[in-house]
Amino acid sequence: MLKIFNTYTREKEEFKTIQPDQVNMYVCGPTVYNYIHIGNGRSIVAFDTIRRYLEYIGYKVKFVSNFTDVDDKMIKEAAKENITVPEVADKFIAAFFEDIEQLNVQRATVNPRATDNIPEIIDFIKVLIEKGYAYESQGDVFYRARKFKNYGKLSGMDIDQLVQGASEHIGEAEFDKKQDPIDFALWKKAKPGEINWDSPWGKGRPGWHIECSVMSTKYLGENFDIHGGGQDLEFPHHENEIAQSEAETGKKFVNYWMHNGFVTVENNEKMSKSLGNFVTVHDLVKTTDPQVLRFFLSSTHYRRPLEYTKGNLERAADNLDKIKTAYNNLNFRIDGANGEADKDVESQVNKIVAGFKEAMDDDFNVQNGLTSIFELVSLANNYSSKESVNKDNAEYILKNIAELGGILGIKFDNDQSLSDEIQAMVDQRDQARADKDFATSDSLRDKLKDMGVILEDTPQGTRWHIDG
RNA sequence: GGCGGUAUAGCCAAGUGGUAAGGCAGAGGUCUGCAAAACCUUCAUCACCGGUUCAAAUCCGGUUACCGCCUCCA
Repeated sequence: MLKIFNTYTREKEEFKTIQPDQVNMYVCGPTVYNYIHIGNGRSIVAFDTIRRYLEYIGYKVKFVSNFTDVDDKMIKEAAKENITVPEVADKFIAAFFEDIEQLNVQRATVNPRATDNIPEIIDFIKVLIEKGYAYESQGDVFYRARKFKNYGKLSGMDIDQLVQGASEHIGEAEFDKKQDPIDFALWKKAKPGEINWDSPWGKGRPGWHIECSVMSTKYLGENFDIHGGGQDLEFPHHENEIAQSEAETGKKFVNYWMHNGFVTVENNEKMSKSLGNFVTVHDLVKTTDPQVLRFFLSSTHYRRPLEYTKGNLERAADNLDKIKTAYNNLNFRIDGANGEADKDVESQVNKIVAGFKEAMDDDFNVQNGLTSIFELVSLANNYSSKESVNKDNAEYILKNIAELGGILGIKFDNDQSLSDEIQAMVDQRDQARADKDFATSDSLRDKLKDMGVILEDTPQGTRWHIDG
């Protein structure tokens, strides 16, 4: 039985879906004014892993993740580049998809854009005004936070403290417009020359939080299963989403709130765009195997901080290598596998897989899940070294390694082939070895190694792999 | 200041009362023409202090350090 840590209650709760066998989940996507960095990537990967596990255990998952494609930073970036806001958005949305594909992240069911939902946003705000939860002020519309009785519940904040905090940071002009310092903008009046849409309150654009309330309920219903994002979104973003959505619908908005931990850099400092200490996925994959990055990002429990260092990345590479090597080495035995079936193999695999599920059912404990994967690796290695192997047994082990590894985004490629030229060199070396001409065989092996092809001699013949 | 989180071997890290999972790295060994891969062996008393208990990394009290949120941020 799956348990999920719900930020809203601060407890691990048994996971019960609204509809049988169906999970509706929403994950806050990026504001597309820049390339995503590793911290963003971590969030995306964490929820991709969660999604894959939910699918693995039989749920159909409707996964919605937005693009916030209009806000101050978008406008600023457009001005800087001397292009339009939509052009900025298009550019970085395209880059986003390239980046997440590198990370082997499954596409969302829907990726709605805020600017494609302006009429819905306006309608939503109108309802909030009608219900007395929002008010217009000098062309802006604000949400009356204090009126929402549970305001602060998600983030565990006290209203008066929030007022104090907000008062310290709020400008004078804004203070005049707001009835209460903690009120937040639903609609912002356009400054001259800024991108804008017509509304009952004049030309303007949506505030930051409203698009997520509108788009999540539009695609997933007024009440849905899981809403996720980084811990930095708990307040104010998700707090405000709850206030907006529950005020509008009068219903519970989200059943399970999930928040991932940060990627940190030296001194445990949070990687963030505002601190400028970030590395973009776009840049990093130029020098690091994207699969290593994916594995690095998905192999720590989603709520824990993850320290980004060269050494940790290298260790992830070593771990990943071990898993893939075991897979490839057993896969090498498939050809000519005509041994007797061992009935124990299947039950051993099943037991390990059960252990994996038990681990992941505990709030997606990937560390313990990984331990199970390494048990499969160990089983595979032992099985690979047998004199004769059985095809069904071997394939069963491989299938399960691929399935469990796949949840973490590991890709297994069993269709690699060598060019004719290289194959000829391998054959030549085999002949030299058979002739005990080790000088020639070793020199060929070195040559191939320089070309990135690693040869290994086994009782079943020469095994090769591409040095990745 | 308020709220929250973290502290286990060189590194990543599991583990909520019974005498420290797993992986990487390191050391030794087996196998190999030599390698590689694999396999075997080996490697910690859990930030600190005090308490409860037959028994605590695990419970209670206190201390320290680091981080995050409270203002844009995954």
